[in-house]
This record gives sequence, C-alpha cells and structure tokens, in this order.
Amino acid sequence: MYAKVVVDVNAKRVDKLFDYAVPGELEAVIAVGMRVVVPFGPRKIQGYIIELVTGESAKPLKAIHCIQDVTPELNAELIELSAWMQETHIAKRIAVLDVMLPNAVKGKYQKVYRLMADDIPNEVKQLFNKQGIRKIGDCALEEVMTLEPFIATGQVIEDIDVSQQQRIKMQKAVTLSGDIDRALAMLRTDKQKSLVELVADRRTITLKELKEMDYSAAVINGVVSKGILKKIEIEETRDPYKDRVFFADDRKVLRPEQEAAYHAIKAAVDAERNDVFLLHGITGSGKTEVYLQAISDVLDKGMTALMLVPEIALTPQMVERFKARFGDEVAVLHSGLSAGERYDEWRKIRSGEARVSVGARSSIFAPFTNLGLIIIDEEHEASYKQADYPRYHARDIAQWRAAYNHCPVILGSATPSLESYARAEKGVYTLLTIKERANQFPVPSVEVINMRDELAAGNRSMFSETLTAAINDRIQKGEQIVLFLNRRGHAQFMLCRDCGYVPQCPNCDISLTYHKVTDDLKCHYCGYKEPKVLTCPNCDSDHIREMGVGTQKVEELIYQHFDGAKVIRMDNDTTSRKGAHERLLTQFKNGEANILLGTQMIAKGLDFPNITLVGVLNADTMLNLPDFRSAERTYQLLTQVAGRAGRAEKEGHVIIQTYNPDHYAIEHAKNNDFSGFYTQEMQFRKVGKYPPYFYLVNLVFSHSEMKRVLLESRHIHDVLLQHLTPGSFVLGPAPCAIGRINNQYRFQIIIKFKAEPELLKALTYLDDYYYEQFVKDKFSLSIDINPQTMM
DNA sequence: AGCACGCCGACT
DNA sequence: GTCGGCGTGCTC
Repeated sequence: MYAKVVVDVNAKRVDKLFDYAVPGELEAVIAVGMRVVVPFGPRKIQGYIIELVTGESAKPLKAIHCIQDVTPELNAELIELSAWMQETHIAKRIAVLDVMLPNAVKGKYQKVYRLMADDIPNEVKQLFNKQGIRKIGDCALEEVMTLEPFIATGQVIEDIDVSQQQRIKMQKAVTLSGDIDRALAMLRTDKQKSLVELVADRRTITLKELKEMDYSAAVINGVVSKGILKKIEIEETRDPYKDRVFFADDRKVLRPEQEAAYHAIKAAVDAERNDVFLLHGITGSGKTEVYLQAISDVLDKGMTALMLVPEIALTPQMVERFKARFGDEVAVLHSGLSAGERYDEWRKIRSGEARVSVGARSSIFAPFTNLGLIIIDEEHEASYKQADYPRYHARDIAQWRAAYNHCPVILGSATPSLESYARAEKGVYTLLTIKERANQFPVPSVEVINMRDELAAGNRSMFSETLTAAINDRIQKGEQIVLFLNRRGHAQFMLCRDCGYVPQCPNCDISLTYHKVTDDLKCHYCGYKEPKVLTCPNCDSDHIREMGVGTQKVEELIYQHFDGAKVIRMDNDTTSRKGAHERLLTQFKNGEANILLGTQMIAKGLDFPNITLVGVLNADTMLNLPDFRSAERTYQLLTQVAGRAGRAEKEGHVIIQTYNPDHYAIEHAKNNDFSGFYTQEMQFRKVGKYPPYFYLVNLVFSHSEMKRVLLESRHIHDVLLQHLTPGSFVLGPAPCAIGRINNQYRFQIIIKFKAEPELLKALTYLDDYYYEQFVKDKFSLSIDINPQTMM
C-alpha cells in the first residue's frame, strides 16, 4: 500500500502529490485525511494523506515516518473541496488546506538531537527528555561539545522533530509584584504610571495586549526591572462562554411573511434539495427567527447546520441567541478565539458533539458531515471574501458544499448584493421577501439634511440645526441616540494650511494617517511610522494641522455642544481589548450613556429598545471612492444604520447628513426603496460593463522598477488577448489606484467577461510563468477573481 | 520553502 | 591551500 501526500511546503514547485510507502504496521490504522510526517529530501515535514492506493508502486518509494492523528483532520468532502479550490482559485493545494484547517493542527518544526542508543553515560543521557529528544536551540555550547563524540559514533543524531502546536497555549503576561501606592511613588513617567495602573486594574495582562495598546517593550521592561511588575506565563482560557448562563429561548410565532419563507425553506430541507434562497427581509423583519426555526428542523432530522455571519455581527447578542436556543449543540467560531479554543470548537464539530456552528468567514470549512442547511446572513458583506491569497468567497464555498451535501442554502440580507438579487430575478435563486417588521412597529422615518445649505447658513459645525435639536430633545426625554461616523475612505491626515503639503509615506504612494492615541503618523500599507511633524517640511510654516474628523474629535465636540451628553465611543481604539466590545454595549444597554458614537462596527446587530434617534454624520465619504460598488456600499450602510432606530414601541427617527442629498443611493436609502435603488444601480452596471452583467478578474503586478512592470504587464495583456475568446475585454495595463506600495510599483489589468471557457487555463498559465519570474526576479503577479474591491 | 551541492574570492 | 559566499536544482 502507498499513499498520495500533500506536503507542508508552501511553494509552487512542490504543489503536487508525492507518493510514499505505507509501512506494514500502519496499514490497519492509516486513513485518508490524516496528517503524517514524511521524509522530504534531507528533512522531515508534515503532510496530508489525500489518497491511499492498494498494491505496490512502480517506483521505489520512501516510507511514511509516522502518523500525527488518531482521527483524520480532513474528511472526504474537505479533500475534494480543496482540489476544486486549487483549480478554480489558482491556488496551491497546501495554501487551501491551510485556510481550511484551524491553526492548532499546523505543524511546528524543531531541530533536535535524538538519542539513538542506550549504552551512553548517564550524565549524557540526562540531557534528553523521556522521548530521547533535546532541542538544539536549548543547548549551551559545552553541552554541544559533550554531545559531539556521540554524534560522531551515531549514538546521537541531529533530526527534525515535527510536533503539533501546543494544545494549551501559554502566553507571556505581567502582573503586580508589590504595593501599588509605593510603586506609583517610585515612577517618574506617565506612561509607566498608566501601565502600572492598568495592570493593577486588570490583575494580569498579556504582553501582546500591551503591545497592541502601544506600550513598548522598553516601558514594560523598565517597570519590571524596578521590581514593580513581574513577568509570568498564563494559560489562555478555553471555553469563552463557560461562565455564562443562557436562558432558554423558545420559538416565536412567525408573522405571515416569515411563515411563508420558513415553509419554502422547510420544503427544500425535507426534500434535501440543493436550492439557493435569497431571503430579502428589511431590518427588524425577524430573519434570524426564520433561520433558527429552519435549523431546528434540520437538527430534528438528525442533520447538521452551518451559519455564517460577518465578523462584526458576531456579537454576544447573536451568540447568546444561538446558545439559548440550541445549548451545547452550538459551536462558535470567530477571530477572538485562541488557537486552542478554536481547535476545541472544531473538534466538537468533527466528533458530532456540536451539530450547529455560528461563525465568521472561515467557519464555512467546519468539518460537518451530513449537512442539512447552510445559512449566510448579511450575504452582501464584503468580509465574506478573503482579502488575501487564497481569495475565496464564503458564498462560493457554501454553494459547493450545499451541492455536495444535497442541501439548501439561505442567503439573507436587508440589502442583498446586486449579484445575488439579479440571480434571484433570473430565477437561479428563489426569492423570499419579508416587507414588514416582525414586531409590526413602523419603519423609522428618515430625514436627509443637505450640509451645503447648513454651510451657506453659516453653520460650520459637524451637527446640522436639525440634528442638534433632535439630540437635545432625546437627551431631555432620557432616550438613547446612535451617532454614526463613516470612517471609510476618510482617515485623518496632516495638511499644511500655507502650502497644502500633506506628509506622504516614503515607500508608498499614499498620505500618512494621523493617529491621535500615539500622536504619530503611520502608513496603513507598509507599517511605516514617523513622529507627528510640528512645522511643515516643505515651507517651514507652523500652520500644519491634523485634518479629517476622527471619532475621538467628535466625542470632544459632543461634550462641548450638548449638555447632559454621556458618550460611549466604539471604534478600533476602544474595542481592541478582548471583551471590550461586549462591555461597551452592555454599558449602553444599561443606560450608562445616552449617546453611542461609532464607526462601521455599530451598523449591525444592535437591538436596543430605547434607541429612538440615529444620526449619520457624514453619509457620503465613501461615495467618492474609485470603486464601482461605492453607491451600493453607501446604500447598504445607510440602510443598516437606519435599522438601529425604533426597534421597540417608541418611534424611531433617522437623520442623514450629506453633501450629496440628491445622490440616488442616499435618496433610495431614505425611502427604504431597495428595488428603486436596484433598478437604477443595475443601469449603471450595465453601461459600465460591471457585475452582475460581467464578471471581473483583477490582475495586479508589481516590481521595484517601474519600467519592468510596465513592459511585463504589456506582455501579460498580449498573452491574455491571445488566450481569451473574443467576447472578453482586457483593460489596461494602467497604474493601480495606489501606484506604489512598499517601494513596489503596481500596475493592473482588468478582464471583463460574460462567459470565458479559457479563463482558468489562461490564468493558470500566467500564474505558472510568473511564479518562475518571481523566483528569479522578484516580479509578482496577483490574481483576484470576482474582486470585492479594485484598489 | 529548505537544504545540499558546487564553484570562485580573502584568509591562516 | 581552506572557509565561506550565494547561484542552481531537487524534494516521492
């Protein structure tokens, strides 16, 4: 018997199956999908068994060294899926397996000394552990000297040990080691004092968290060396919900439209039909209840169900609802979990202990068998597409898995993507619509304020007269307000008011972003950092200021503007700590503040009865981004934000501030008119040859020499023209919107097509060819099929 | 990606 | 004469 194995080497040239003999003693236990350790050239590495073949190979083979699992990590479905993804995503098999599996199963390689013989002096033997292994990196020089003669005789050998990542993850952390008041008296700098106060408050805090909060190693070590803090190792907690009590959540009675949707889905579930449903229900229409009841039926049939939500919508509220309804049968998978926690959830699914999962994008690979239903909530969300290689879209994977399992898919949204809605109109998907709110409370009224008029009337503040009045009114009534600041495409930067100079990144063609917390300038693309400038480097003027509004600035303005305001601010800075997101929402829910101010992350999932006013401070910052989806994104975001108001009996009101009050995305969002927006946006897409009328592929190539990129990209253009059929368009090459990142010049070519049988062949050819070029010459080509963004 | 093999420059 | 620089080529 021999095995076909994918080796854990992320390189194109070994992106194929290698044959290994299966030793006789392993034949009984070995199975497809297991991880094995195999000899590969002079070293040993991890691999995945893709296929077992009975009989002897024609060629002499090396043998599998050992197996790593008792239960295979991959099932037959996931192996087949990985092959499909390799082909259709122009990706390496190992890279695909890498995104499918939890990090904890990835191999860890260490150089070790291995004890091979027993007849060795005891003082030498004791250097090794019970398995006869000693890490080379742990050996002092004299120990290496001691071992040398035994290596010469072969009694000790140098080897590579392949082990699993630690099951229990230890993290470096600091804790207080003394009296806090005495400690504070000893310290001079504010940074050190604030560190000690923080640790005193939290008892222990990991170094990683401190790094994220911009405490440098120097600051931490300084305080540690004074004996005030000490470094310790702590175990990461495993079940993130173990201390929580969930109250049983019973089925709710469905409204007629919900009922109709539910029945259509139930029929497909019962018939095990591979239908795709587009569930278009306005915000607050009770889509989640439909999902829950459909899942409940799937479980009753003894099958399993997979539900995807965008990362930011995976709030405690959503998790709570699932836990409450399905108890221990739920596995939760999101980015906040440690590698160990994630692996635990994965194993619960694999063993059948959990039969439902709720998770973000990558949980689409959850190792269920016997899937009865796959749900993608907020299906229009861009985060379902992985931004880096391999660039898969969870929606595509869902449809593949549903076809494999003969089960239906539900795509749910209040604002479906144009692609999905067009498919529903063509009858490829089944459209289910819910037009009324589940609790029958009216949809909030929406008012659009033209900020140009405000400016003309002499109001230069962030708050229009109308919004100011409304906020004061709600504060007085004791009701709650959500204020939304659209940050996308609207970062803060520095501008010299005398000469117009804006500090740029030296490595990229982009202006540096000002960060108030650290008071410095950063490049979001290459990580370059420099201190804030006090005088203009161009004209020496000291009129150089931070421009653009950040949430922090708005918070200050609110306090200046409104008496009785108590603000909770939610943005990347205030929610970076684990659990901070949840804590802030709980505070708001408990009425500890009357204004919730935030970015994108507050657009979803909030369901608080006391919110009666939603204000969108700048609706149009992303309308002007150079992306064909900018109108769609604006419409979606405004609709989502507006949906936060009036979720209970108190009537909700939404005020949208904009400089483009007549833009159709804003007008249709105001009227909550999806089909109006859809019709108009489809016109634009048709004329521009954009999705859903055409498919797109975005090719980006980069090299440190601009001339090289330009010449090579012309060549690529010609190759594509030769290979593709006449119905397809090849546009470019043109410089990318950001023409240089990390000193690499970037050009792009866009392919537009309706149907292109030669596409994968042509792209695979280019990928192979330019891989060689990359190895030789650092020329790189990235291929994005169905891109979410063209930047 | 690693790692070995191999062929040319500055050192005991 | 040798140590070590990194170009080239292979891994069942």
